[in-house]
Amino acid sequence: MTDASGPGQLDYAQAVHLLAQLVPAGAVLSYGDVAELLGSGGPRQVGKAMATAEDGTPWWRVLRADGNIAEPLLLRAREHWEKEKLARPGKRVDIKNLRWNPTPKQWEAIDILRLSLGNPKMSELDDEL
DNA sequence: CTTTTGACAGCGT
DNA sequence: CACGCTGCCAAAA
Repeated sequence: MTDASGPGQLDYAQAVHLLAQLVPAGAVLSYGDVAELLGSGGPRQVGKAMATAEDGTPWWRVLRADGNIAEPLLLRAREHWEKEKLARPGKRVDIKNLRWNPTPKQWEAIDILRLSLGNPKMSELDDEL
């Protein structure tokens, strides 16, 4: 694919996957956080996107705001959580303390993602005016 | 066009 | 701390 240096028009789902891949081991984000970082959509949209994540995407680092995750995934997620010291066996993730805190450098990357996503369409703005 | 459905969030009980 | 209800957003039926 001709992805490359230039922010082509990025699909929402792709943006979500890419952002998820930026999250370092030992840190987590909630679905709502992802939506906010991307500046578009909502938690449910993110969830939908994550459902189509391919291998290589650390889906266990994106969870619900309460520090848990949808039941079908819980078992597998817990193994990763233990391995990354995100939660003690059988417990949920303390998202309050383990929430990803991006460095300025990482914020840059996030910004790029947001920009390549929301190709400024004035239509909405127009609507409000 | 209305209704249903999701890997959700927040608040009240 | 566990449950249940309501609110949200976009896509699919």
